[in-house]
Amino acid sequence: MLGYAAMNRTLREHDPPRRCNRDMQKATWETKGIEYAAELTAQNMEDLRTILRWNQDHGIGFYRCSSALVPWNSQFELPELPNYEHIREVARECGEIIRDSGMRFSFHPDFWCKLASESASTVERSVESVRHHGRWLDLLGLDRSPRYPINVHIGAHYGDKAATADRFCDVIRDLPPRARDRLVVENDDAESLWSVPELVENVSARVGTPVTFDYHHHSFADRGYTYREAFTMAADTWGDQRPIVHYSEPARLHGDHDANPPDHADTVAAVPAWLRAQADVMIESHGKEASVLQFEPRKHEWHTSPTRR
DNA sequence: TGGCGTCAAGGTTGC
DNA sequence: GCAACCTTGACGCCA
Repeated sequence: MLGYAAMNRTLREHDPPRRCNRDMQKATWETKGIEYAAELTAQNMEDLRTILRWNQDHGIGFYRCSSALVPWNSQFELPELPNYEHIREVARECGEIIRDSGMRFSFHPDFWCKLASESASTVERSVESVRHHGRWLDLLGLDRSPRYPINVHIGAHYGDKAATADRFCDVIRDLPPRARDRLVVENDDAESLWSVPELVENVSARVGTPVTFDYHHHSFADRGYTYREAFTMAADTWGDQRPIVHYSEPARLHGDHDANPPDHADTVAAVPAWLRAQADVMIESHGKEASVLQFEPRKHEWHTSPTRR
């Protein structure tokens, strides 16, 4: 299965635009508050339903949803939303589409999420973030398993990797099941940070958290392992779940010589067959759904109106 | 309405 | 010790 992240450019350019990442800045949150958050959440959830149906109609079986699905959710609990019942009903329908079509569905909290931080308040905020992602997956009615993962990075070393791994594992052990049972950890994109073998040894082996193999990131910290070796190592941590991997190609390979090494290209030329055969592949490229469709023959044209309910 | 400066949050690295 | 950078789309002010 191949997938893409967050924005569907086809539906984003539709009139009206369909997207599930409506957000607001701090000043707006302070003036408009939870009423506006409720409005945005309802629109996001309704458009998520449209995006999932579009994916289903186009044979795309893997989707990563934006973390802006519920804007400012750190400041309130879902049932406090005045339109909670409506949101819950639409979320239930979204979950139904995902389950009925056998789709993979994931979240990827952004780089502010630092579960191994040395600062108690940062850890607290980060834990709250993964808890909320877990609540959203519960609302969708999806299993508490890495079939529907919440994908994080450790993303730092704090000058002491052993102590960082200890803190990370301690935090994971204390997470509620809705977050812990879905958490997966991905290799970082810097030489000094966390490679696949380090995550397998220091995290998976101790707390059972599966490791997401990011193909492009592996080139920054390969630790002497080939892509295939690192993939196999990560895949073995997924138990009875099919592993998820992230695949992208560096912009420099695609002729953008000014790009930084970690920058993603607009598209990907090819996904290695051995990778596709053994894992569900999240393609990370600016081309979004178009990068997937070039490899997946369309099952249906999008004749039906994207506004259908 | 279009253009563009700015955006809640952390951490690393280079100077 | 401080500034730049990471990554990125989109918010929202302003002309």
